[in-house]
Parts: sequence; C-alpha cells; structure tokens
Amino acid sequence: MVPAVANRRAADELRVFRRDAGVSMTELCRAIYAEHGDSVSVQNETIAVANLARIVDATLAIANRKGFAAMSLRDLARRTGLSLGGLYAYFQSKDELVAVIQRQGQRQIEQVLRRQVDQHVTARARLDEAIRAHVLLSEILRPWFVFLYMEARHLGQAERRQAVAMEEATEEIFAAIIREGQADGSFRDTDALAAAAMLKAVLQDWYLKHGKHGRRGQTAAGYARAVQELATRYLAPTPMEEITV
Amino acid sequence: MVPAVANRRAADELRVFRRDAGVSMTELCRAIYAEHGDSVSVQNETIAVANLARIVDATLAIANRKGFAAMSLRDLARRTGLSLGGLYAYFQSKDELVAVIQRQGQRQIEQVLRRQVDQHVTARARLDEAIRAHVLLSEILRPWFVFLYMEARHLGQAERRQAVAMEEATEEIFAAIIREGQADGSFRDTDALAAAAMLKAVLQDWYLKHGKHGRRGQTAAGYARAVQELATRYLAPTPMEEITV
DNA sequence: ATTCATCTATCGAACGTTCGTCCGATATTG
DNA sequence: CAATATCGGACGAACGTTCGATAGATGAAT
Repeated sequence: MVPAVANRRAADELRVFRRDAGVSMTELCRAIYAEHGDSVSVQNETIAVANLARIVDATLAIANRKGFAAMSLRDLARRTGLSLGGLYAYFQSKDELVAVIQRQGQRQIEQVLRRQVDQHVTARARLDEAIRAHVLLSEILRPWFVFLYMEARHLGQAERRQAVAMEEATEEIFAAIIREGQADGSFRDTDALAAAAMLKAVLQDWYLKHGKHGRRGQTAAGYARAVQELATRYLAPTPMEEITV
Repeated sequence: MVPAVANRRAADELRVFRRDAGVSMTELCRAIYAEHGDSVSVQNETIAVANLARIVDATLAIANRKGFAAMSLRDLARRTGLSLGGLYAYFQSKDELVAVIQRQGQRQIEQVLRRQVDQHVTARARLDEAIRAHVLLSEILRPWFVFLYMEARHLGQAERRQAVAMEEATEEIFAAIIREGQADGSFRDTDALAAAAMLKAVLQDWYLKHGKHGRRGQTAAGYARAVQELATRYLAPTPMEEITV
C-alpha cells in the first residue's frame, strides 16, 4: 500500500472514530455547563456553551505553549475576544478554570475508553481496542490530553489526588484486560500492572511528542497499530508455554 | 531471591553506577561555574559552587512541584537562605537560570550515556547498557531529568530548538544500536527509529512517574531489567527469519 | 601586633510592571 | 422597560530586578 493511500485510510479511521465516540469540544463544554452551571452566570445555554468552548480552546492553546501559570487572563481575553470582566461570567477564578478542565477531561476520557473496550469480547480484541481508542481519542482531544498531563500540578491537594487516582484507573483498564488474557492463556504470565504501565507510557508519547511523530509522517491509526504490535510481541506466550497448554 | 535481597542488590548496582559514572550535583554545578563563570560575580570557587548547588537544588525542587513559572525568586531566596539580591550574584535573570540548568543537564546526560554505551561491543550488550544507564542516570539526577522535560517551554526559541535536537540525538543513540543489531541479524527488521522512540517513552516514564513506581516497590535496576526484556521481546527475530539466516 | 584601607559577598528596601480580581457603566435583547 | 450579557478601568498584591548599604575577610603599613 503506497503511503498516500495509507494516510487516507488512517484519516478515514480517525473520522469514523470521531463520529462513533461522539466526542468534540462543543460536547465537552456542554457537559461543563451542565455540571458547573452555578459557576457560570450566563443563563442562555447556546451563548454560554459557545463562549465556554472559546475559553477552553484558548486556554488549552496558550497553556500548552507556555504553561498555565504563565498564561495571563489578559492573554485569554485577547484570544477569546472577551473582556477581562466578561471572562469572569464563566468561571470564579483562574484556579477554578484549570480544575474544571481537568475534571471534565478525565471523566470523558475514562468514559469513552470503557465504552469502546466493552464492545469487544476476547482479551486480544479488547486490548487492541483499548490501544486504538486511546491513540485516536488523544488525537482528537490532543490539547486536552496534554493539558491534563502537564498542568495537574496546579490543582489543589484533593483534586490532585483525584487526578492521580483517575490516571491509575485508566492504567487498571489495561491491566485488567491483560489479566483476562493471561487467565485464558492468550498472554504469557508476567506482571500485568507493569506491562500496562509500559503500554501507557508509549500511548502518552503519542500526544506529548506530537510534533516529533508528525515530522516523521506517523498517523494516529498507524501509531496505534505499532503499539498493538508491541503489546502482541511483549505478551505473546513463549513457545514452551504454548506447548504445555 | 527474596525481595529484600533483590532490593539490596539493586541499591548496590545504583551505588556502583553513581561512582563509575561520576555524576553528582556538585560536579554538575562545578561545570556550570566553569562555563558560565562570567554570569557569576562571585570569585571564590568553593563558595560559588556550594551556593550554585543550593540554588540549583532548590530550583529543581520547587519547580518540579509547582512549575518554574509559578516559582518566585522569593520562594528561591527562602529555600536557599540567600537574599533576593544575593541570588543575583549567581545568575543574570530568572530566564538565564532555567537556560543554564537546561543546557548543562542536556550536555552531561548525553555525555554519560555515550560513554557508558561505548564500553560494550555487541548490539545486544550496547542496547542493554543504554537502557540500564538511562534508568540509573535518571534515578540519580531525577529532579534534573524532570526539569528538562517539563520546563523546556520556558526557553527562548533558539535554545528550545537546541533542546529538541539534543533529545532526538539521545533517541538516535538507541536507533543506531538497533540498526547495528539488525545488520548483524540479532534484531528483526523493523523501523529502528520508531522502536527507539517507544523505548524512550518507557524510559522517560521511570522519572516522570517516580511516585507511582516507588509505590509499587519498583527499583531502578529492576525497572531497567524490565525495559531490557521489553526490548528483547520486541526486537527478537521471528522464528522464520532465524531459520532463513 | 595593631590599624586601616580595600575588596568581596551578601543584604533588604524600593521601583516599575504585571498579575488576578472586582464593580459600576454600557450595550443588547425580548 | 426590565433583564441579561459584556465591558474596561481601577485596586491591592506580588512579581522580577536594581542598588546603595553593610558585615566580614584580606593584606599592607605602621
């Protein structure tokens, strides 16, 4: 398959996933409005969601370039087109802004991941889908993923603990699938949690080093397949075990 | 081997590496003084290096907890015991401080890594040593590694480019070893740069998620062996290829 | 041995700027 | 006209940075 065709197929796969998973900036911001409505003084939902999307979008863009701490609300006002005072109709403080984005991002990611995995039965298929969904989802919501990773330290202690717990829960999704595969003999016997941690590290590299992968012509779907192959080879039963089973 | 014994051996391996590699906070700060002496107005080398070490140590500690941008020079003064004015005898600006730490860290890491790898001959041994050296070195200089990763965005454009180049050079060390192994048939034929990138992602996880690994009782030497096994299995020639060679 | 002048390293108050936040005024809408 | 959404100037706090003062060490002269 020539590269051009491969790239088009990869783009198709991403488009299909985006539609099926039903995640988008607007959708996430609607969830924020529904849940943190008391922090938003704007009554009209259409207006509120649209402005929230602009605020979140700008926050992610600026914070991912120079860090959330270095982003001033004047930066944010300029980029969103709102005024300083206008911004405060949508959050109570700068700290609350980071907390809201963190919480809603975590929740949605975990939700989508579980929903996708649960569409498959065998451990092999579930692991492949978990990998694929993670890469494609982090491609669609890349700024959001990067923000979750890089700006968790700006959270208060309680919310920070929550963020760590949520991340380990994601890792546990992978570990559980690996244990299933070990139980039915399709994966070799090794520390499932450690294997999950290594897979997760590779998956995170996709969005944390986006520039590098892009420069090398890697696509999201292609990267997912590479990680699936890594998992397959790492977890493949050794020949002797295959015989004894 | 019972865990307690394994942990002691792992600690021994780390101690030996620290001595052989000859890296330490004081040594790195001596290098900073030697190279950026014109930025340091203090003449007495003993005093200068000792204070530089306290400044760098405090900077890494504070910045890794709440981010370099959120660290004020008043925080730094309190932690080092120096005054605001006193700090400025050791660097010209806050921006220069981050740049100096970045540059010196990059240089030393690359140097040690190459020196360690060059002590071995076969591709297998060189890859294992590259992995081992990376994990152990990042264990010794963990705050420094974390700072390099998390605070690269505070650099100016030119120095930022330099940081990216240096990181890709580290990755290229791994890629080159993999290509050597592919040439002599000890590794299977696959994209060497992509394989190196995935290995690097797993290696970075060691210092970026230090708390998690610690909680799970993982040691540096133990983690190195786990990554070596990952590499071995991922790069192992497939049975058919073994036969045809 | 003591004095005094010089140099060195450090200090901390002060400066101008920018920050997050607030609030009375204004524009828009039904 | 009432309700809503947005505006932008103003405020105190905190920021990075500067600089004249100071304490301690050093060394030459008495």
